[in-house]
Amino acid sequence: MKRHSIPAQFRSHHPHPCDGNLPSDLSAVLRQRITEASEATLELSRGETLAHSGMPFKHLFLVVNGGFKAVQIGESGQSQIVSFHLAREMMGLSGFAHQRYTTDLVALAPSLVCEFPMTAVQALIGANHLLLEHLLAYVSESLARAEQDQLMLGSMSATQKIAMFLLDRQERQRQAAEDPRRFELLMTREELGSYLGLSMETISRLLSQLQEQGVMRVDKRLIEILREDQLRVWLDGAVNLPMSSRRKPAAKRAALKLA
Amino acid sequence: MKRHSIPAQFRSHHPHPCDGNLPSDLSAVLRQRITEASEATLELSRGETLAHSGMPFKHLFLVVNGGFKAVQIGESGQSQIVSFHLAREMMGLSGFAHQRYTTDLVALAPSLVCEFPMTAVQALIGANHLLLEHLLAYVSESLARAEQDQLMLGSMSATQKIAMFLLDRQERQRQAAEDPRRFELLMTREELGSYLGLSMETISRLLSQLQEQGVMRVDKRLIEILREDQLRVWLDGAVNLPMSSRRKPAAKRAALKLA
DNA sequence: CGGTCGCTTGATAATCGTCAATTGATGTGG
DNA sequence: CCACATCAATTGACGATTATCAAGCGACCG
Repeated sequence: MKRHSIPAQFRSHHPHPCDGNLPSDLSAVLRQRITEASEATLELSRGETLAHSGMPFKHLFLVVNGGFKAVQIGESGQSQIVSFHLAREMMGLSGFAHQRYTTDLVALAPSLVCEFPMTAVQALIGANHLLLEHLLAYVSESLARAEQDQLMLGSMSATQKIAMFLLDRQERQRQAAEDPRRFELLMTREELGSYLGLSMETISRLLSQLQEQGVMRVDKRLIEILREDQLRVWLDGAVNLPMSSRRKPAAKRAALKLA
Repeated sequence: MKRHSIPAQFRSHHPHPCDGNLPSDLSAVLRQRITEASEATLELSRGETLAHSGMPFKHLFLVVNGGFKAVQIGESGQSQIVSFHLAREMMGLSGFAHQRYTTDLVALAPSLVCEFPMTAVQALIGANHLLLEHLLAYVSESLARAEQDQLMLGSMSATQKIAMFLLDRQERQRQAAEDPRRFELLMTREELGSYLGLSMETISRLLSQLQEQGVMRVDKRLIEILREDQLRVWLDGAVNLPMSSRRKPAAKRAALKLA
């Protein structure tokens, strides 16, 4: 992990590495203030850990490029990836509660992040109300996303899970103003499986099946989506994963009514 | 749903229904201010909905007594309970992101809640920094909890899931300064199953098995934990759910290594 | 060039969901 | 007050989804 410090006198100058990489909901007014608060950028290579679960919450991080996994570690030694963080996303937000990181943050690829010391964030908070409100909105959005993931993990089939992941990923790509159909998975099959609550082998089979059916092209970790409509059919639960050979079973049942 | 308005002139007086029911991390200094912001209490009976997913985010809620389920609704008509909220807990926090509720909030039993209009919360935020910081910490804690639930849903067996739920529930009971070993599940087996990503039938079998093994007493929805140590054995994954009859399989494998 | 790592694919089987039948509790209307 | 219906829960039988085990292959790295 390589640290690039940014001397204070340069911080107000415009070409700051974090500039232009902030989440869109942190408005332009706040942008400069925030980039001022970043005292260093960090360069990490694949597998390096930016933050350790349980360690003191000293920094917020912004991904400039590359990607990270957030790994939750259970008391009985389990571990699961609870989110991926790509460019322009902030990490470490679950630390506000008890001033400790609650996950490990590990680079999926060579990555660059901006580091915001909490001391500086605290100071800005005092000076600028809006910043705190935006932080609140951002953490709230992360919570909403985690709740969506709970829905996925608890009540979707393997085919639905992967369709949801791919469509979600396509959407993020669109927001980054890049070609939404082509992107690179930065993670291994095993990491993706951990996030979706599936085994590596199941992920591999699903990707193969998607390719066979002409829904997408898969070349290693490069994805090209060809039939978004078919992905939505998968998401709706109409498709099943054949492990050997299987007849088409009857239609899916109606959704569980919980009201 | 019965609304009890609280005239402004009474709001500063001490016997406010919300007082003493605030989360412990909202310090005493803030307590009075917050209770002042509550303009009404609401009484709901089992099955009534306090907030609807997608509707404008107009209020925060505090459970005074009773309990609620937060139901996440998927695009394909799925639904899953993503959290339960008992006395002294706040609800609606995922609404800050887009000013809409992201879940339905439904009473599990006859319940009483305090309603905080967001307009009043906004006003207090302007006047008092600490309140906003506490809100941030509270939302952050909810996020950490959701991430824990992701770990549970994605990488635990049915036996581990229910053990985790029961131990967690016991812990909350302890914090409420009540007998940690005895409590009432407010939800049906089906609701508990939805939260844990299991079917109603599996929940029923697990509870029966826990009772047979003398780990706890189960009478309808009343629970009495007899052997916390055994629950921890279940949590560690050493126990399996026999669907008919089964030999003891070999020891569990080591946890997945993701570093 | 040997070794590890990521990935694929097949065979097997375990966990847990689904379907079904039954019971007890609760509530409702005649 | 008693059928009657409805709902929550229990339990059994069955089977599907998906994990696990195993073998093999290409790529990359030291």
